[in-house]
Amino acid sequence: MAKRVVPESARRRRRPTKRGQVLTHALIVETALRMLREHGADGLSARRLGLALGADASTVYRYFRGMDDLILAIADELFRHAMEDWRATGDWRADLRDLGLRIHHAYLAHPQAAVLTASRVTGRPNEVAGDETILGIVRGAGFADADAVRIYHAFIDQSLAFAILDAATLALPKAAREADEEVWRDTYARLPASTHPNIAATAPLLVARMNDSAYPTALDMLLSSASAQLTG
Amino acid sequence: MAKRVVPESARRRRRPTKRGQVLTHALIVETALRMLREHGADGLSARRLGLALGADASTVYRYFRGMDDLILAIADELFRHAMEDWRATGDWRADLRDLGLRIHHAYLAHPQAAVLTASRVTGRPNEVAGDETILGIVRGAGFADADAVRIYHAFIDQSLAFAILDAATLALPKAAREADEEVWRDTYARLPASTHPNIAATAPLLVARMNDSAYPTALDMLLSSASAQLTG
DNA sequence: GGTCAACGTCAATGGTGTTGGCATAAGGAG
DNA sequence: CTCCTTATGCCAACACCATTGACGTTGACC
Repeated sequence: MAKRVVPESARRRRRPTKRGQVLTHALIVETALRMLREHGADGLSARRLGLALGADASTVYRYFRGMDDLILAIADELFRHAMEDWRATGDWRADLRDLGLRIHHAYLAHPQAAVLTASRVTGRPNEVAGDETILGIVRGAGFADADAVRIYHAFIDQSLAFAILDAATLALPKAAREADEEVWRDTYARLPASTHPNIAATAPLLVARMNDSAYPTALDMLLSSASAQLTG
Repeated sequence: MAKRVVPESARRRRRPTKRGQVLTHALIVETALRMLREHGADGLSARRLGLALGADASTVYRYFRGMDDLILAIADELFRHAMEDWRATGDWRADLRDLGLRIHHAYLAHPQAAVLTASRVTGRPNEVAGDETILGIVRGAGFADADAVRIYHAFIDQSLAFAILDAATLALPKAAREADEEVWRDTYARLPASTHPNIAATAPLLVARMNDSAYPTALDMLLSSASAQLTG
């Protein structure tokens, strides 16, 4: 029954210690993250998660109303990592840059998890709580209200979007990247020569793109454009 | 056996017409796209796909070596849609803007499919073929070689990253968005008041963020920053 | 006409998320 | 102390999933 929302009430009631309670939301999320890191995206399942916790698969459903709910919690945990112990310096541009790189870094630390959470990357509790921080920084920089909102919006979505994309690339097993290279050669061999005159020069770039993130570049471009708006 | 790579050889051999052949790679991809659009992300499975094709589930495996392979093909189909019939105008900034919006638009036309393909969004045949086009535009604008690569890289990855993120948001069922709103209220009610002094002003922005994409803004900021680099 | 490869089906395997029912034990109430 | 509520965990079961090996069929080519 969908009405079995045990975790909610458990969180609310806050019974002092419980008896020999073995599991916690935090412990489950943590274990799930470890499983993802160690056994890949397909390594996470209710059964295996239960086993790793020394419990039954169905036990997980006492804490999360479904796999979706668990993944949501994982996604928010990543964002919590990003914001942990962060302090503003007062320099809006440096602060935003730092925050952006933190978010990116936190997601890339758990690539498999990041990919899994791609479908629910916005609107989670910790992420929502972080929005005020970011908006505060942008507003504090002196942008007009409408501009502040636009810049905040572009900044946070760009950060999350790149985090997902780069995590996905990072999560690809080596075999898949090599398979891709084969596909590339195949593709180019099939296309008329006129459409790929620069293949010799382009190919290395494609490989480089798989290994380096464009996020720092894109982030700096966004910040410099914002800065120009402010001074201009 | 993994060596049963029938589709590859079938593509290569190019046997004239086949007999009463019912299925094609293109037809299967097209059907899969329709299923995703109509029945959501969970509506796609080998069984249902086979059924929709008037065939058996296992038949799909004659054409794609697995679900991964099919999803890869779907992802590339989206990119092919984006580039279809595109023509350069000679104005690099307008061309890039047009291409970026096309990519974004093509993915958002199939949100469920876009989310599904998040894990393999780079390195596909059509996408790789499009890279030369983009690089050509950037180089033609007069950027130094290193700058051209940086800008090409930032542009294409930003476009794809936003496409995925925005598709994911768009693919969320209404119920999930409302559930999120509840979570927001819950979160804010739990946090100390000092950390969310602006909730009244912030909340509408969060809702707006779920409904509008920041991609055009981010794209324009990237282009204006690039332009400044060129003239400065 | 004979051979072979492509196509499609059938049946089976080992996995998945999820749920209802049952047992257990802690905490509070009397 | 006993009773009762409630959280917790396990068991068994359901429906579904992707994938594969064996098997027939049918067309195309030599």
